[in-house]
Formats: sequence, structure tokens, C-alpha cells
Amino acid sequence: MPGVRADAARNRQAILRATEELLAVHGPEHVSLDAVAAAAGVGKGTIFRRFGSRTGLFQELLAERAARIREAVDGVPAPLGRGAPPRTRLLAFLDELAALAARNIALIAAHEQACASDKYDDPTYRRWHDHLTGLLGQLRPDTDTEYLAHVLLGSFDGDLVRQITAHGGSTRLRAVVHDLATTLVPEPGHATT
Amino acid sequence: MPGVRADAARNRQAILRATEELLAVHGPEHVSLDAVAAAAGVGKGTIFRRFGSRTGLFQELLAERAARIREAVDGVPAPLGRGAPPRTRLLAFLDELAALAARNIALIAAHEQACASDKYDDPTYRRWHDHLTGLLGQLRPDTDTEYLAHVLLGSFDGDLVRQITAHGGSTRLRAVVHDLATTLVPEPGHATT
DNA sequence: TACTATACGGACTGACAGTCCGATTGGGAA
DNA sequence: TTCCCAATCGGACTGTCAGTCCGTATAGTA
Repeated sequence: MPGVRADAARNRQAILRATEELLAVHGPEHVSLDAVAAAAGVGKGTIFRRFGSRTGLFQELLAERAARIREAVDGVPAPLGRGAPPRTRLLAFLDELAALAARNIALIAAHEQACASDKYDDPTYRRWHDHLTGLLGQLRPDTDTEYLAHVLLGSFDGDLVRQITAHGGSTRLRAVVHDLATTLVPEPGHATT
Repeated sequence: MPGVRADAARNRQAILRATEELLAVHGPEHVSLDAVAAAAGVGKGTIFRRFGSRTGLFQELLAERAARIREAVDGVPAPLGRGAPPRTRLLAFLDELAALAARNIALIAAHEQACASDKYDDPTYRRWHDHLTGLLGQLRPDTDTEYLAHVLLGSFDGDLVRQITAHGGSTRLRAVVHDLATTLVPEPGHATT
């Protein structure tokens, strides 16, 4: 990172950490940027200079948490990477997302609220949606893949994740997502070429 | 409605109509209660006395729009009522919801935003979810019907409806919901694997 | 007409996202 | 090591909005 001052980088991290901490302690609803600034030991202006807006802050936090999955998907190794067959990739990808969502309920909820009614403009969401649409195009070319991808991602809606994991934990969420996916994308041999 | 004063009833209607109008004109995001009060020719206090909160206002508006469907579902006549077989009822119900959603995108979006992170506490949503869960219990007793019902209702998320109807109108939404439903609930006779 | 429970309205409060600008400081140049 | 300034900081300030409060007005009744 040439040209990035040390204090800028330090504050950036402090803000992200503080946000995570406040999310964990208070509900996702009750994290104001004033509170984040105070907790990070930083002025409010700094948050806006770094992240642009409340929305930007939560988008970056989500992107950070999703980075590992992104790299695996962009790489080659199975089951997530380009080296695996589409159905395997799809199931593995959804499973990763389910685990991620279960682990980060508060962040998901806050992110959703912050992106309110622009959900589809979020870079991370778009990436996920594009990936799913691509895979579905290979597996179910007969359907409206764009729509199907949105519905599948709907499985990771904050409220839904909270509801499902409340009774059954992440295990139930992963199982239930897997069931849905296998219903929508039948085993190879039974259907599409 | 015994004991309800005439001015109270009149104002109630004025507020609901003003809200609809502002929703239609400005985006769902940009309807403040001050604006509603002004448009309805009413004090702000009156809105809160009648509806309790912003959330309550939009919940009642949605309930009003959904009343026709509710009555049909609670009644007997096919295809929505108890007189029809479950699969017919399910498909007809989802089709009605799709039509309703397409017709009321702005309201759906505003309602979602107002209920933010308490979506599942909304009486209308609960009613829909209970109904779907019941039908799915008859059709797919092998699955997590509660989850499946939420996913199906996810099809009427404001952003998704906007995205889908933007290219293809309500026709596309209805078709796509129908496809999804028939995939999840196979025709009788073919049964589950 | 008089009377009172009910409803009205809009000023007021508190919270919060986002802006602005004078004060501060990191880090390269001399 | 010292100097300097562009990059960065902080927090006071603004505008907006949901929700509250209470003095005033009125519908409906006797």
C-alpha cells in the first residue's frame, strides 16, 4: 500500500474491529457511527473518510469476512474452484455461505439494514449472485437462473438465518440449504445432459 | 365500530390514502411521517395515535391490500379456499401473492423497510407463512416446511420483485414463482423420490 | 345548550447520518 | 536531525426524522 499513511491504516483497522465488537455486544440495530467512532478512539469524520457511509462500512466488513470464499471460488481446487464440476461447486458454495451466515448473523443483519433497498448493488452480493447464476446456467439452462440465484441467496437473509439457527444451529441451516439446492438441481444423470 | 368517533374514522382514511399517494409519487424511502401528516391534513400526533408507529402504519396498509386474499383463503371456494386440494391452493395462493406484490412494489418495499429485522412479527407475513407451512406440511411432509415457506415468501422481497418485474412485468414474476413452486412440489402421482 | 370523554395538532425531544474546517502529524527532503 | 506540507484527524455542527406531550377543540349525548 504505497502512499497510505500509517495512522490511516491503523485507524481503518481500529474502526473495523470496533464495529465488530459493538455488533457482537449490542444488536445489529443499535450500532451508531458515533458509538463506533468512540469505541475505535477516532473521530467520526475518519469513519466517513475511510468508508464513505454507514453502508460502505458494513459492505467492507462483509467483504472482509467473505474474502476466503471469494479466493477459493476464483481459484482452481475442488470443491469450490473451477476444477470441480458445477453441481459440486454449487453445493459447496452454498454450504460455505450457510456457514458464513450462521457465524455472522449480526453482521448480515446490519449489512442488510444498511444496504436497505439497494441490496443488489452491494459488491459482495453481486459477486455471489453472478457466481450462482453462472453455475445454474450450466445446471438448469431451462430456468430463470437470475431469479433462482436471488431466491437461493434469500436463504441467507438475516431474519431467516436467525430463525432457522435459533432452533438447530448452523447444522440445521446447512442441511436445509443443501436440501433446497438438491431439489432445485437434481443429481446428474437423472436430468439435464 | 361502536364508540368510534366520526372524525377519528375520517382521519384514519385520510392518513392511509395520503400514505398510498406519497408512496406512489416519491420512492418508498422518501415518505416521512411529517409528509404524510401534511398530505393528510392532519397533525403528526394523530398518525401515532391511530397506528402506533411508522411500522404499524405500513402494516395496516399491507393488511388492507391483502384482505381480499385473506378472505378467499379462509373461505371454502376453490382454488384458494379449503374446498380445493392442497397443491391447487398452494399454486393459486402464490400466484395471488405474486400479482399483489407486482401491483404494490412501493408498499412492499416501504413495509419491509419499516418492519426491518422484525419481518416475521408482521401479522400479514405470519398469516401467509402459517398458511404456506400448513399446505407444505400436506405436500412435502419430508421437508423443513417452515424454512421452505420462508424461502417461498422470499420471492416477494421488494428488491427481487422490482428486479424481476423491471424486465418482464408481473407476467415474469408469476411465471417464475409458478416454476419454482412446481419444482418444489411435484405433481401428484410423480410423488417424492 | 351544556358537558365530558375522546380526539386533535404541532411544538418539542432525542438520536443519528453525514459535513466541514481548523488543528495535527507522518514521513520524505535537506 | 530538523523542517515542512500534504495527508489525515477530530468533533462541533447541520438537517432529518420517529416518536412524545399537553393544551385546545369537538363529537356525541343528556
